[in-house]
Amino acid sequence: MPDLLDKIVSLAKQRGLIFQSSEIYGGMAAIYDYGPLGVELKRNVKERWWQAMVYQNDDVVGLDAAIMMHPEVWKASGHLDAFNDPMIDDRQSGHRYRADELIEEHAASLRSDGEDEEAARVEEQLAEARRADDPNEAFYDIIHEEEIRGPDSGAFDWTAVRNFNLMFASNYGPASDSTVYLRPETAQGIFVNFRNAQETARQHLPFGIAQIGKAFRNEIVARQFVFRTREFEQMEMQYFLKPGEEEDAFQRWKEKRMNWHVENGVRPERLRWHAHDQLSHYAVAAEDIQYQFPMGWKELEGLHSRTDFDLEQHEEHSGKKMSYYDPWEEERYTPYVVETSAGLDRTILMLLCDAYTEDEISGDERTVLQLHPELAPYRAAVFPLVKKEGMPERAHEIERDLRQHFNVMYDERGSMGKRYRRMDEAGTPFCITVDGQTMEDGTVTVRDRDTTEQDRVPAENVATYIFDASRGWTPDGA
RNA sequence: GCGGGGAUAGCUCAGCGGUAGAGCGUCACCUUCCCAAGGUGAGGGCCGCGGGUUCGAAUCCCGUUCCCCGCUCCA
Repeated sequence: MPDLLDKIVSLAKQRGLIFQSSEIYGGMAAIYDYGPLGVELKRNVKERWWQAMVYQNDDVVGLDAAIMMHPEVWKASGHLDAFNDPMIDDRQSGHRYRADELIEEHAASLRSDGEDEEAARVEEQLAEARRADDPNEAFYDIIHEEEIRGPDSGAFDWTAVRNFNLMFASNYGPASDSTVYLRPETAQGIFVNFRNAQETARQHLPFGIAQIGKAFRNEIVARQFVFRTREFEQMEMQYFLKPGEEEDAFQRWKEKRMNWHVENGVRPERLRWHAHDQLSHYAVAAEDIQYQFPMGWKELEGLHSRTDFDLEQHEEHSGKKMSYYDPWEEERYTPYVVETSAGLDRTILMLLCDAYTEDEISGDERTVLQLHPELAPYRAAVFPLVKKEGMPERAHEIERDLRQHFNVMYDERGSMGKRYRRMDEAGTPFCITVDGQTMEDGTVTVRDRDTTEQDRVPAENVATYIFDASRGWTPDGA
């Protein structure tokens, strides 16, 4: 099944869904652009998420925070410290160590062997290395001169020493006088706006803040098409609540989030929950929604019970009160947070994988994207059966009417069969054809993408017909 | 980042020292009253990029960028 991903990459390129970034210059690793069809799919996914999260929950409000934030935010969140260390890899074991700690441990073991002078010399070198212009090279030299071996493998097979900066840094201000970071997650924009949103939206706890936006991470390994990219988009919601109520909220959002994916037409048997074995420092519970991608079960969306860690951190670092006063209970507390965080690009990839189908109609193979009609880039296509007898004009009229409701493609080129196949590959669920009978009684044929069957419908009812047929669509046509 | 494989037309690929090919797709015209392969024609590639070897490089060598497969964290 690994070639399914190859097929999807080809189709995505050919049909204008997803292109490699800066392709004409040789491309940028792990960054992708969404083409004319891809942007429609992406917008539809975002729209459905916003509908489900913000409009259908009276206790959730939206937010659109900036990508650049005060650098102190990332100190408070832990991102700055946790991901800025000199690291070295042992090629034998594949394990990664902090280069400076490796040297410290080496010195300590020398000392415990009674070689105090040697230990002191190494420690002196380490101190010098830390002050060096290129500390990483200096660390590397020490490790080599001292022949420090891999603690797990006992091997002497090191990579170079490198700093792993998770965050992209940039310069803020025309004089480039201070460093800012492109956010590695959208969540912090929500946390720092907790009080603003809560008071202005006149929300009481529990309530949530939802946001869709870009985030950036210098991933060490970035691969598998748009699954793991360095610039990506998240759909996140942080739900603030009274400590003690997190378990209920966690369960409630678990159910809602899984349902959302199923309602998008994703096959339920290819979705599952996966609980984390190890929890992050900020979480007391963490479970992922995984999808069975061609390359295996992979994380799509994370649910985390984050306690009051983030708000407490921001209260400490900013000196501003981040707690909430409950007017009924007459008590003040720092809210706990339950987070739902979905990867938009991963959702797109999942939808493409789930929708990609090769089947046979009357002996001919076809490729079809069986996307949920409400997600498909084009909801409908309009064709004149032949390019004469007034059919193109009539078809254009219908096209104009339908464009008031959704994105529509008009096509009169090639044979009918070719037009249907083109639309199958784009995932267009409905193809409307103006034929001889249309000119007589005003009815058109509506051809179903999944079954290829046709219904004859009065032209003025086509929009309603499409709305009805779109609602409650399932991949099996049930 | 490490190891392995690859990069030739929009897509899938052939060519592997002697001046660039196929299928599909795209475009134009014709045909066609409904499921890609009816006709005619057209456009499209300094063979990823840079350097070297050679009389001559898509083809051999080196570097680099990008892609794919394994090893690891996350949305």
